[in-house]
Amino acid sequence: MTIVTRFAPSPTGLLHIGGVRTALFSWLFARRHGGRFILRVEDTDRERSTQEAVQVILDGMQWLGLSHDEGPYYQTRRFERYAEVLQQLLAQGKAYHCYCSKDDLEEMRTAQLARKQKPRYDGRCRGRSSPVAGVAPVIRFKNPLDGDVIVEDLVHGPVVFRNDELDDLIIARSDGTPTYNFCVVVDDSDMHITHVIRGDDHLNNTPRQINMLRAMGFTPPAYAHVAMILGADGAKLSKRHGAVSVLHYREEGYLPEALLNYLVRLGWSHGDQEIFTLEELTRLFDITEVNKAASAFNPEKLLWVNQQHMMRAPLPYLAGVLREQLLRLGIETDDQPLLEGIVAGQRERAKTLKEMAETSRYFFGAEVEIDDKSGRKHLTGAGLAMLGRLRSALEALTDWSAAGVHGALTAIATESGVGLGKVAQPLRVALTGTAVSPPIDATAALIGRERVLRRLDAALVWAQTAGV
RNA sequence: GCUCCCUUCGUCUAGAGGCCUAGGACAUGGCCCUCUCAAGGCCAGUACACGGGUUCGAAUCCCGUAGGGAGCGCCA
Repeated sequence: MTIVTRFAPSPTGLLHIGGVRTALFSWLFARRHGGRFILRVEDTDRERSTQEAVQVILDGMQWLGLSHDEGPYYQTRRFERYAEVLQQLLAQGKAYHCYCSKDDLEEMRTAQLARKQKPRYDGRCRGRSSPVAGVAPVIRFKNPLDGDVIVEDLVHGPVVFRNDELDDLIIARSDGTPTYNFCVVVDDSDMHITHVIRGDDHLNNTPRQINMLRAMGFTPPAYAHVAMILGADGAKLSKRHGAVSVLHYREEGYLPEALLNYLVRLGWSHGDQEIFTLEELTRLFDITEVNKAASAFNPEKLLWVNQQHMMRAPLPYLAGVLREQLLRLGIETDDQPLLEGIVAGQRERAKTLKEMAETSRYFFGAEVEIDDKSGRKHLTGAGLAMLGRLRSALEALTDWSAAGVHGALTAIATESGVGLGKVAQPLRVALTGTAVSPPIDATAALIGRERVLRRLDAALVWAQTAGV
Protein backbone atom coordinates (compact mmCIF):
# COMPACT_ATOMS: atom_id res chain seq x y z
CA MET A 1 0.00 0.00 0.00
CA THR A 2 1.32 3.41 -0.91
CA ILE A 3 1.31 5.85 1.97
CA VAL A 4 -0.54 9.06 1.14
CA THR A 5 -0.59 12.01 3.52
CA ARG A 6 -1.85 15.52 3.13
CA PHE A 7 -1.54 18.99 4.53
CA ALA A 8 -4.88 20.77 4.42
CA PRO A 9 -4.64 24.35 5.65
CA SER A 10 -7.46 26.81 5.36
CA PRO A 11 -6.39 30.14 3.88
CA THR A 12 -8.10 32.22 6.50
CA GLY A 13 -5.07 33.32 8.46
CA LEU A 14 -1.35 33.05 8.27
CA LEU A 15 0.70 29.90 8.00
CA HIS A 16 2.50 29.82 11.34
CA ILE A 17 4.87 27.37 12.97
CA GLY A 18 2.08 25.23 14.38
CA GLY A 19 0.78 24.51 10.91
CA VAL A 20 4.28 24.08 9.60
CA ARG A 21 5.01 21.41 12.16
CA THR A 22 2.01 19.29 11.22
CA ALA A 23 2.87 19.81 7.56
CA LEU A 24 6.42 18.69 8.33
CA PHE A 25 5.22 15.58 10.12
CA SER A 26 2.96 14.66 7.20
CA TRP A 27 5.70 15.34 4.71
CA LEU A 28 8.31 13.35 6.63
CA PHE A 29 5.95 10.45 7.10
CA ALA A 30 5.25 10.29 3.37
CA ARG A 31 8.92 10.68 2.44
CA ARG A 32 10.03 8.11 4.97
CA HIS A 33 7.71 5.51 3.51
CA GLY A 34 8.22 6.40 -0.11
CA GLY A 35 4.66 7.68 -0.27
CA ARG A 36 2.95 10.77 -1.63
CA PHE A 37 2.29 14.10 0.01
CA ILE A 38 -0.72 16.12 -1.06
CA LEU A 39 -1.42 19.81 -0.55
CA ARG A 40 -5.07 20.71 -0.27
CA VAL A 41 -6.44 24.16 0.37
CA GLU A 42 -9.59 24.12 2.45
CA ASP A 43 -11.25 27.28 1.26
CA THR A 44 -14.92 26.48 1.65
CA ASP A 45 -15.33 29.44 3.94
CA ARG A 46 -15.55 32.02 1.21
CA GLU A 47 -16.09 34.81 3.67
CA ARG A 48 -12.73 34.47 5.32
CA SER A 49 -10.54 32.82 2.71
CA THR A 50 -8.22 35.10 0.83
CA GLN A 51 -5.93 34.73 -2.15
CA GLU A 52 -3.12 36.37 -0.16
CA ALA A 53 -3.33 33.69 2.49
CA VAL A 54 -3.18 31.00 -0.21
CA GLN A 55 -0.06 32.64 -1.60
CA VAL A 56 1.58 32.75 1.82
CA ILE A 57 0.94 29.03 2.23
CA LEU A 58 2.40 28.26 -1.18
CA ASP A 59 5.42 30.51 -0.67
CA GLY A 60 6.00 29.23 2.82
CA MET A 61 5.90 25.60 1.80
CA GLN A 62 8.25 26.30 -1.03
CA TRP A 63 10.73 28.15 1.12
CA LEU A 64 10.72 25.28 3.61
CA GLY A 65 11.19 22.75 0.85
CA LEU A 66 8.11 20.78 1.85
CA SER A 67 7.30 19.83 -1.70
CA HIS A 68 3.97 18.26 -2.55
CA ASP A 69 3.51 15.45 -5.05
CA GLU A 70 -0.08 16.37 -5.81
CA GLY A 71 -2.14 19.51 -5.72
CA PRO A 72 -2.65 22.07 -4.58
CA TYR A 73 -6.27 21.06 -4.68
CA TYR A 74 -8.92 23.64 -3.83
CA GLN A 75 -12.15 22.60 -2.22
CA THR A 76 -14.04 25.42 -3.88
CA ARG A 77 -13.35 23.71 -7.21
CA ARG A 78 -14.81 20.44 -6.05
CA PHE A 79 -18.35 21.56 -5.27
CA GLU A 80 -19.84 19.37 -7.97
CA ARG A 81 -18.34 16.32 -6.38
CA TYR A 82 -19.62 17.30 -2.93
CA ALA A 83 -23.12 17.88 -4.35
CA GLU A 84 -23.01 14.42 -5.87
CA VAL A 85 -22.16 12.75 -2.55
CA LEU A 86 -24.76 14.89 -0.80
CA GLN A 87 -27.47 13.66 -3.17
CA GLN A 88 -26.33 10.11 -2.73
CA LEU A 89 -26.53 10.37 1.06
CA LEU A 90 -29.98 11.95 0.84
CA ALA A 91 -31.20 9.28 -1.55
CA GLN A 92 -29.94 6.55 0.75
CA GLY A 93 -31.61 8.13 3.75
CA LYS A 94 -28.28 8.71 5.44
CA ALA A 95 -28.81 12.45 5.48
CA TYR A 96 -31.87 14.65 5.69
CA HIS A 97 -33.14 18.16 5.24
CA CYS A 98 -33.49 20.23 8.35
CA TYR A 99 -35.73 23.29 8.40
CA CYS A 100 -34.91 24.55 11.85
CA SER A 101 -34.10 28.24 11.96
CA LYS A 102 -31.01 29.66 13.56
CA ASP A 103 -33.22 31.05 16.27
CA ASP A 104 -34.70 27.61 16.96
CA LEU A 105 -31.22 26.19 17.26
CA GLU A 106 -30.03 28.97 19.48
CA GLU A 107 -32.99 28.48 21.76
CA MET A 108 -32.32 24.76 21.94
CA ARG A 109 -28.71 25.39 22.81
CA THR A 110 -29.34 27.82 25.62
CA ALA A 111 -32.01 25.57 27.09
CA GLN A 112 -29.63 22.61 27.08
CA LEU A 113 -26.82 24.63 28.60
CA ALA A 114 -29.20 25.80 31.30
CA ARG A 115 -29.96 22.16 32.07
CA LYS A 116 -26.17 21.56 32.28
CA GLN A 117 -26.35 19.40 29.20
CA LYS A 118 -24.05 19.30 26.26
CA PRO A 119 -25.60 21.41 23.51
CA ARG A 120 -26.54 19.22 20.58
CA TYR A 121 -29.14 19.06 17.86
CA ASP A 122 -32.03 16.87 18.96
CA GLY A 123 -32.81 15.46 15.53
CA ARG A 124 -36.32 16.85 15.37
CA CYS A 125 -36.25 17.02 11.55
CA ARG A 126 -35.03 13.46 11.15
CA GLY A 127 -38.43 12.03 10.35
CA ARG A 128 -39.81 15.02 8.46
CA SER A 129 -41.12 14.04 5.06
CA SER A 130 -42.42 17.33 3.72
CA PRO A 131 -40.61 20.60 3.18
CA VAL A 132 -41.47 23.78 5.04
CA ALA A 133 -42.66 26.46 2.66
CA GLY A 134 -40.34 29.37 2.23
CA VAL A 135 -37.51 27.86 4.24
CA ALA A 136 -34.24 26.85 2.59
CA PRO A 137 -33.12 23.75 4.50
CA VAL A 138 -29.68 22.66 5.56
CA ILE A 139 -28.64 19.03 5.17
CA ARG A 140 -27.73 17.05 8.24
CA PHE A 141 -25.90 13.76 8.47
CA LYS A 142 -27.75 11.01 10.32
CA ASN A 143 -25.28 10.04 12.97
CA PRO A 144 -25.69 6.58 14.52
CA LEU A 145 -27.74 6.80 17.72
CA ASP A 146 -25.88 4.27 19.80
CA GLY A 147 -22.68 2.32 20.03
CA ASP A 148 -19.12 3.60 20.22
CA VAL A 149 -16.64 4.92 17.72
CA ILE A 150 -13.05 4.05 18.46
CA VAL A 151 -10.37 6.23 16.96
CA GLU A 152 -7.18 4.21 16.75
CA ASP A 153 -4.87 7.17 16.96
CA LEU A 154 -1.20 6.71 16.08
CA VAL A 155 -0.03 9.05 18.80
CA HIS A 156 -2.77 8.78 21.39
CA GLY A 157 -3.68 5.14 21.11
CA PRO A 158 -7.36 4.16 21.07
CA VAL A 159 -9.81 6.93 21.99
CA VAL A 160 -13.42 5.94 22.56
CA PHE A 161 -16.41 8.18 21.80
CA ARG A 162 -20.03 7.32 22.46
CA ASN A 163 -22.32 7.97 19.53
CA ASP A 164 -24.95 9.42 21.83
CA GLU A 165 -22.50 12.22 22.61
CA LEU A 166 -22.52 13.18 18.96
CA ASP A 167 -25.35 14.78 17.02
CA ASP A 168 -26.51 15.19 13.45
CA LEU A 169 -24.08 17.72 12.10
CA ILE A 170 -24.83 20.05 9.23
CA ILE A 171 -23.05 18.93 6.08
CA ALA A 172 -24.54 21.49 3.72
CA ARG A 173 -25.61 25.05 4.48
CA SER A 174 -28.97 26.44 3.47
CA ASP A 175 -27.29 28.01 0.44
CA GLY A 176 -26.24 24.52 -0.62
CA THR A 177 -22.53 24.86 0.07
CA PRO A 178 -20.92 21.93 1.89
CA THR A 179 -19.27 22.33 5.28
CA TYR A 180 -15.84 21.49 6.53
CA ASN A 181 -16.23 18.07 8.15
CA PHE A 182 -18.10 16.79 5.14
CA CYS A 183 -15.62 18.10 2.56
CA VAL A 184 -12.71 16.69 4.49
CA VAL A 185 -14.24 13.26 4.49
CA VAL A 186 -15.06 13.29 0.78
CA ASP A 187 -11.60 14.62 -0.07
CA ASP A 188 -9.67 12.27 2.14
CA SER A 189 -11.38 9.32 0.57
CA ASP A 190 -11.30 10.63 -3.02
CA MET A 191 -7.61 11.40 -2.67
CA HIS A 192 -6.92 8.02 -1.12
CA ILE A 193 -5.36 9.49 1.97
CA THR A 194 -4.01 6.66 4.11
CA HIS A 195 -2.80 8.72 7.07
CA VAL A 196 -4.38 11.87 8.37
CA ILE A 197 -1.85 13.80 10.45
CA ARG A 198 -3.31 16.98 11.91
CA GLY A 199 -3.61 19.11 15.03
CA ASP A 200 -5.25 17.49 18.04
CA ASP A 201 -7.94 20.14 18.01
CA HIS A 202 -9.47 17.82 15.41
CA LEU A 203 -9.51 14.77 17.62
CA ASN A 204 -13.08 15.54 18.66
CA ASN A 205 -14.16 15.79 15.01
CA THR A 206 -12.75 12.42 14.16
CA PRO A 207 -15.59 10.16 15.33
CA ARG A 208 -18.06 12.17 13.23
CA GLN A 209 -15.77 11.88 10.24
CA ILE A 210 -15.41 8.15 10.74
CA ASN A 211 -19.18 7.77 10.90
CA MET A 212 -19.61 9.68 7.67
CA LEU A 213 -16.88 7.72 5.96
CA ARG A 214 -18.58 4.49 6.91
CA ALA A 215 -21.98 5.74 5.79
CA MET A 216 -20.44 6.49 2.40
CA GLY A 217 -18.98 3.04 2.25
CA PHE A 218 -15.36 4.15 2.62
CA THR A 219 -12.67 2.78 4.87
CA PRO A 220 -11.41 5.41 7.31
CA PRO A 221 -7.71 6.29 7.10
CA ALA A 222 -5.30 6.01 10.01
CA TYR A 223 -5.20 9.11 12.20
CA ALA A 224 -2.42 10.83 14.10
CA HIS A 225 -3.36 13.86 16.15
CA VAL A 226 -0.41 15.94 17.20
CA ALA A 227 -0.46 18.55 19.92
CA MET A 228 -0.42 22.21 19.23
CA ILE A 229 2.48 24.54 19.87
CA LEU A 230 2.24 26.95 22.78
CA GLY A 231 3.78 30.37 23.03
CA ALA A 232 7.01 30.89 24.97
CA ASP A 233 4.90 31.86 27.98
CA GLY A 234 3.12 28.50 27.92
CA ALA A 235 -0.12 30.09 26.80
CA LYS A 236 -1.77 29.75 23.44
CA LEU A 237 0.38 30.85 20.53
CA SER A 238 -0.05 34.58 20.13
CA LYS A 239 1.23 37.27 17.83
CA ARG A 240 3.78 38.18 20.43
CA HIS A 241 4.96 34.61 20.80
CA GLY A 242 5.56 33.18 17.39
CA ALA A 243 2.16 33.31 15.73
CA VAL A 244 3.60 35.05 12.73
CA SER A 245 3.81 33.96 9.13
CA VAL A 246 6.50 31.37 8.58
CA LEU A 247 8.00 33.72 5.99
CA HIS A 248 8.79 36.06 8.86
CA TYR A 249 11.54 33.63 9.85
CA ARG A 250 13.01 33.93 6.41
CA GLU A 251 13.15 37.68 6.76
CA GLU A 252 14.71 37.31 10.17
CA GLY A 253 17.57 35.31 8.69
CA TYR A 254 16.72 31.78 9.72
CA LEU A 255 17.60 28.81 7.56
CA PRO A 256 14.53 26.73 6.61
CA GLU A 257 16.25 23.48 7.55
CA ALA A 258 17.01 24.96 10.98
CA LEU A 259 13.41 25.95 11.55
CA LEU A 260 12.29 22.48 10.51
CA ASN A 261 14.90 20.90 12.77
CA TYR A 262 13.72 22.98 15.70
CA LEU A 263 10.07 22.17 15.02
CA VAL A 264 10.58 18.43 14.67
CA ARG A 265 12.23 18.34 18.08
CA LEU A 266 9.09 19.73 19.63
CA GLY A 267 7.53 16.48 20.68
CA TRP A 268 9.98 14.15 19.04
CA SER A 269 13.54 13.06 19.71
CA HIS A 270 16.11 10.56 18.61
CA GLY A 271 18.48 9.71 21.44
CA ASP A 272 20.50 12.73 22.45
CA GLN A 273 20.75 14.11 18.93
CA GLU A 274 19.71 17.72 18.51
CA ILE A 275 20.86 18.64 15.05
CA PHE A 276 19.45 16.75 12.07
CA THR A 277 19.73 17.14 8.35
CA LEU A 278 16.54 16.76 6.37
CA GLU A 279 17.94 13.56 4.97
CA GLU A 280 18.42 12.17 8.48
CA LEU A 281 14.92 13.18 9.43
CA THR A 282 13.32 11.43 6.49
CA ARG A 283 15.19 8.33 7.59
CA LEU A 284 14.60 8.55 11.34
CA PHE A 285 11.31 10.32 11.96
CA ASP A 286 8.41 8.20 13.11
CA ILE A 287 4.98 9.66 13.78
CA THR A 288 4.21 7.04 16.41
CA GLU A 289 7.09 8.36 18.54
CA VAL A 290 5.65 11.85 18.75
CA ASN A 291 4.67 13.09 22.22
CA LYS A 292 1.11 13.69 23.17
CA ALA A 293 1.61 16.87 25.17
CA ALA A 294 1.72 20.36 23.75
CA SER A 295 5.09 22.08 23.88
CA ALA A 296 6.16 25.66 24.26
CA PHE A 297 7.98 27.53 21.55
CA ASN A 298 11.43 28.56 22.71
CA PRO A 299 12.98 31.32 20.58
CA GLU A 300 16.40 30.97 22.25
CA LYS A 301 16.72 27.37 21.28
CA LEU A 302 15.59 28.12 17.74
CA LEU A 303 18.41 30.65 17.58
CA TRP A 304 20.90 28.06 18.77
CA VAL A 305 19.66 25.45 16.30
CA ASN A 306 19.90 28.01 13.53
CA GLN A 307 23.49 28.80 14.37
CA GLN A 308 24.35 25.11 14.53
CA HIS A 309 23.00 24.72 11.01
CA MET A 310 24.89 27.79 9.85
CA MET A 311 28.10 26.31 11.21
CA ARG A 312 27.52 23.14 9.23
CA ALA A 313 26.10 24.47 5.96
CA PRO A 314 28.14 24.82 2.75
CA LEU A 315 29.74 28.25 2.36
CA PRO A 316 28.40 28.99 -1.13
CA TYR A 317 24.85 28.34 0.05
CA LEU A 318 25.17 30.60 3.08
CA ALA A 319 26.84 33.26 0.96
CA GLY A 320 23.71 33.38 -1.16
CA VAL A 321 21.45 33.84 1.86
CA LEU A 322 23.76 36.46 3.32
CA ARG A 323 23.67 38.29 0.02
CA GLU A 324 19.89 38.58 0.27
CA GLN A 325 20.11 39.87 3.81
CA LEU A 326 22.71 42.44 2.81
CA LEU A 327 20.39 43.60 0.07
CA ARG A 328 17.82 44.44 2.72
CA LEU A 329 20.40 46.74 4.25
CA GLY A 330 21.04 48.40 0.94
CA ILE A 331 24.34 46.62 0.39
CA GLU A 332 24.60 45.05 -3.01
CA THR A 333 27.43 42.72 -3.89
CA ASP A 334 28.23 39.78 -6.11
CA ASP A 335 31.69 39.25 -4.70
CA GLN A 336 31.31 35.56 -3.95
CA PRO A 337 34.79 35.06 -2.41
CA LEU A 338 34.18 38.01 -0.09
CA LEU A 339 30.72 36.72 0.89
CA GLU A 340 32.08 33.28 1.62
CA GLY A 341 34.96 34.76 3.58
CA ILE A 342 32.54 36.77 5.71
CA VAL A 343 30.37 33.73 6.33
CA ALA A 344 33.40 31.66 7.32
CA GLY A 345 34.49 34.30 9.78
CA GLN A 346 31.09 35.28 11.11
CA ARG A 347 29.00 32.17 11.32
CA GLU A 348 30.07 31.28 14.79
CA ARG A 349 29.46 34.85 15.86
CA ALA A 350 25.92 35.29 14.63
CA LYS A 351 22.74 33.42 15.38
CA THR A 352 21.03 34.40 12.15
CA LEU A 353 22.01 35.57 8.69
CA LYS A 354 20.23 38.82 9.38
CA GLU A 355 22.40 39.44 12.42
CA MET A 356 25.43 38.48 10.36
CA ALA A 357 24.56 41.01 7.70
CA GLU A 358 24.12 43.72 10.31
CA THR A 359 27.45 43.06 11.95
CA SER A 360 29.28 42.78 8.65
CA ARG A 361 28.74 46.28 7.32
CA TYR A 362 32.40 47.19 7.73
CA PHE A 363 33.37 44.72 5.03
CA PHE A 364 31.70 47.06 2.57
CA GLY A 365 32.11 50.67 1.62
CA ALA A 366 35.20 52.77 1.77
CA GLU A 367 34.95 54.19 5.23
CA VAL A 368 33.89 53.08 8.61
CA GLU A 369 32.37 54.99 11.46
CA ILE A 370 34.37 54.61 14.63
CA ASP A 371 32.38 53.78 17.70
CA ASP A 372 33.15 56.42 20.26
CA LYS A 373 33.57 54.16 23.24
CA SER A 374 35.77 51.66 21.37
CA GLY A 375 37.84 54.46 19.90
CA ARG A 376 38.48 56.09 23.24
CA LYS A 377 39.51 52.79 24.71
CA HIS A 378 41.80 51.47 22.00
CA LEU A 379 42.89 54.43 19.88
CA THR A 380 44.34 56.59 22.60
CA GLY A 381 47.69 56.56 24.34
CA ALA A 382 49.56 53.39 23.50
CA GLY A 383 46.81 52.49 21.05
CA LEU A 384 47.39 55.65 19.09
CA ALA A 385 51.10 55.00 18.93
CA MET A 386 50.35 51.45 17.79
CA LEU A 387 48.35 52.82 14.86
CA GLY A 388 51.48 54.34 13.37
CA ARG A 389 53.49 51.16 13.72
CA LEU A 390 50.62 49.19 12.21
CA ARG A 391 50.39 51.60 9.29
CA SER A 392 54.00 51.22 8.24
CA ALA A 393 54.22 47.50 8.89
CA LEU A 394 51.11 46.74 6.88
CA GLU A 395 52.09 49.08 4.08
CA ALA A 396 55.33 47.16 3.76
CA LEU A 397 53.61 43.79 3.92
CA THR A 398 53.89 41.83 0.70
CA ASP A 399 52.02 38.67 1.65
CA TRP A 400 48.50 40.14 1.94
CA SER A 401 46.76 37.17 3.48
CA ALA A 402 45.45 36.24 6.91
CA ALA A 403 48.70 34.42 7.62
CA GLY A 404 50.74 37.32 6.31
CA VAL A 405 48.89 39.87 8.43
CA HIS A 406 49.16 37.58 11.41
CA GLY A 407 52.94 37.41 10.97
CA ALA A 408 53.19 41.16 10.82
CA LEU A 409 51.12 41.62 13.95
CA THR A 410 53.06 39.10 16.05
CA ALA A 411 56.26 40.72 14.91
CA ILE A 412 55.03 44.10 16.11
CA ALA A 413 53.91 42.62 19.41
CA THR A 414 57.28 40.98 19.96
CA GLU A 415 59.22 44.11 19.05
CA SER A 416 57.03 46.27 21.27
CA GLY A 417 57.15 43.79 24.10
CA VAL A 418 53.37 43.70 24.41
CA GLY A 419 50.73 41.03 24.03
CA LEU A 420 48.97 40.50 20.76
CA GLY A 421 45.87 42.11 22.19
CA LYS A 422 47.57 45.49 22.38
CA VAL A 423 48.20 45.27 18.66
CA ALA A 424 45.01 43.62 17.50
CA GLN A 425 42.49 45.81 19.28
CA PRO A 426 43.64 49.18 17.90
CA LEU A 427 43.72 47.65 14.44
CA ARG A 428 40.30 46.12 14.94
CA VAL A 429 38.75 49.42 15.93
CA ALA A 430 40.46 51.19 13.04
CA LEU A 431 39.23 48.65 10.50
CA THR A 432 35.78 47.84 11.79
CA GLY A 433 34.94 50.80 13.95
CA THR A 434 34.10 48.40 16.75
CA ALA A 435 35.91 46.27 19.31
CA VAL A 436 34.31 43.07 18.01
CA SER A 437 34.98 41.18 14.81
CA PRO A 438 36.26 37.85 13.50
CA PRO A 439 40.02 37.26 13.95
CA ILE A 440 41.64 40.50 12.92
CA ASP A 441 44.11 38.90 10.51
CA ALA A 442 41.34 37.30 8.47
CA THR A 443 39.26 40.44 8.75
CA ALA A 444 42.07 42.60 7.43
CA ALA A 445 42.73 40.18 4.61
CA LEU A 446 39.08 40.32 3.58
CA ILE A 447 38.90 44.11 3.75
CA GLY A 448 41.97 44.37 1.53
CA ARG A 449 45.17 46.30 1.60
CA GLU A 450 43.93 49.56 0.12
CA ARG A 451 41.03 50.01 2.45
CA VAL A 452 43.04 48.84 5.44
CA LEU A 453 45.62 51.55 4.91
CA ARG A 454 42.97 54.18 4.28
CA ARG A 455 41.09 53.23 7.42
CA LEU A 456 44.29 53.36 9.46
CA ASP A 457 44.80 56.89 8.20
CA ALA A 458 41.23 57.77 9.04
CA ALA A 459 41.66 56.33 12.52
CA LEU A 460 44.69 58.53 13.10
CA VAL A 461 42.68 61.55 12.06
CA TRP A 462 39.81 60.44 14.30
CA ALA A 463 42.13 60.10 17.29
CA GLN A 464 43.44 63.59 16.73
CA THR A 465 40.12 65.31 16.09
CA ALA A 466 38.42 63.50 18.91
CA GLY A 467 40.81 65.39 21.11
CA VAL A 468 41.69 62.49 23.29
C1' G B 1 -22.05 22.71 31.80
C1' C B 2 -20.97 18.10 29.08
C1' U B 3 -17.37 15.04 26.26
C1' C B 4 -12.41 14.20 24.81
C1' C B 5 -7.11 15.09 25.39
C1' C B 6 -2.69 16.36 28.26
C1' U B 7 0.82 16.67 32.97
C1' U B 8 9.48 14.66 34.13
C1' C B 9 14.42 20.58 35.38
C1' G B 10 12.42 27.77 33.52
C1' U B 11 11.98 25.45 28.26
C1' C B 12 12.54 21.01 24.62
C1' U B 13 13.14 16.08 25.90
C1' A B 14 15.29 10.61 27.65
C1' G B 15 12.78 7.25 30.51
C1' A B 16 8.00 1.61 28.33
C1' G B 17 8.55 -1.80 37.18
C1' G B 18 14.63 -2.59 39.49
C1' C B 19 20.13 -0.05 34.69
C1' C B 20 17.30 6.52 38.04
C1' U B 21 21.45 9.07 44.29
C1' A B 22 16.30 10.61 37.02
C1' G B 23 20.26 11.20 31.42
C1' G B 24 20.90 14.92 27.22
C1' A B 25 19.92 19.87 25.04
C1' C B 26 18.62 25.32 25.26
C1' A B 27 18.90 29.14 28.79
C1' U B 28 21.62 30.70 33.49
C1' G B 29 26.30 30.96 36.65
C1' G B 30 31.61 29.67 37.11
C1' C B 31 36.28 28.03 35.04
C1' C B 32 39.50 26.86 30.71
C1' C B 33 40.95 28.32 25.77
C1' U B 34 41.91 33.19 23.62
C1' C B 35 43.91 39.35 19.57
C1' U B 36 37.97 41.07 20.72
C1' C B 37 33.39 38.71 20.45
C1' A B 38 31.95 34.19 19.59
C1' A B 39 32.47 29.02 18.86
C1' G B 40 34.43 24.94 21.71
C1' G B 41 35.73 22.21 26.38
C1' C B 42 34.89 21.37 31.66
C1' C B 43 31.90 22.18 36.09
C1' A B 44 27.36 23.76 38.88
C1' G B 45 22.23 24.48 40.24
C1' U B 46 17.20 23.28 38.99
C1' A B 47 12.25 18.36 37.52
C1' C B 48 9.00 12.91 38.08
C1' A B 49 1.65 18.14 39.64
C1' C B 50 -0.80 16.08 44.21
C1' G B 51 -3.17 11.99 46.97
C1' G B 52 -4.27 7.01 47.34
C1' G B 53 -3.52 2.08 45.83
C1' U B 54 -0.97 -2.57 43.19
C1' U B 55 4.12 -4.58 44.00
C1' C B 56 9.68 -7.07 47.50
C1' G B 57 10.31 -2.57 44.44
C1' A B 58 6.83 2.86 40.60
C1' A B 59 8.73 8.62 37.03
C1' U B 60 7.03 4.08 34.81
C1' C B 61 0.70 0.15 36.20
C1' C B 62 -4.51 1.40 38.42
C1' C B 63 -7.96 4.98 40.79
C1' G B 64 -8.98 9.81 42.29
C1' U B 65 -7.86 15.18 42.76
C1' A B 66 -5.87 19.57 40.86
C1' G B 67 -4.19 22.33 36.81
C1' G B 68 -3.93 23.16 31.49
C1' G B 69 -5.98 22.45 26.47
C1' A B 70 -9.69 21.16 22.75
C1' G B 71 -14.61 20.25 20.94
C1' C B 72 -19.83 20.97 21.56
C1' G B 73 -21.01 26.75 14.91
C1' C B 74 -25.38 27.17 8.51
C1' C B 75 -16.01 28.46 11.14
C1' A B 76 -12.19 25.54 9.47
